[in-house]
Amino acid sequence: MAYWLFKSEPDVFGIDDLAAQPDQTDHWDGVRNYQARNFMRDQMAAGDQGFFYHSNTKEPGIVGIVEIVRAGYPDHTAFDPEDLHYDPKSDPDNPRWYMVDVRFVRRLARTITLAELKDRPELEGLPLVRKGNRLSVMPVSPEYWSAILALE
DNA sequence: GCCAACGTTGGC
DNA sequence: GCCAACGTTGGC
Repeated sequence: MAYWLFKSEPDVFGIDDLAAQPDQTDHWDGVRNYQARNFMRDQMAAGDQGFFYHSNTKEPGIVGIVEIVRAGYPDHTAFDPEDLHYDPKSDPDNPRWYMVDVRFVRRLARTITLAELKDRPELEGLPLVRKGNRLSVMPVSPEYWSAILALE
């Protein structure tokens, strides 16, 4: 069982939006970065858990927990010319982009802010707080997972 | 295969 | 809204 972190802009799709979906489940589509794609396609498994992180907002930070309920499968939004994330180079016979299904587990009792995460010496190696990191999906080691949850 | 130009991310 | 960081694209 592995742990992850998913970034999303709350104005676009926040944790409340996920919780409002049927079954509180949705696919995590639209990732168009190879490194993030590889995590989803090759490593994520049903039963893994992830932090839900709000980015590009007044107070960026971790707001909740999700569970991966379906491992990586082709991101069909890449095939749809009408879709914002359409990619003509992704072929249904040889998909370039993948997604997973995630289910809402719970909100955190409070937002654990990015500023706070950056402040903790024990979280120094967390990819999220590393300079210049722009991955929208990233792994979180079990040690970091526990350390972050302890801040709640 | 190099690298400049360009687009995107995302904190502030 | 600004801009630093970084990934991708495409000319050569």
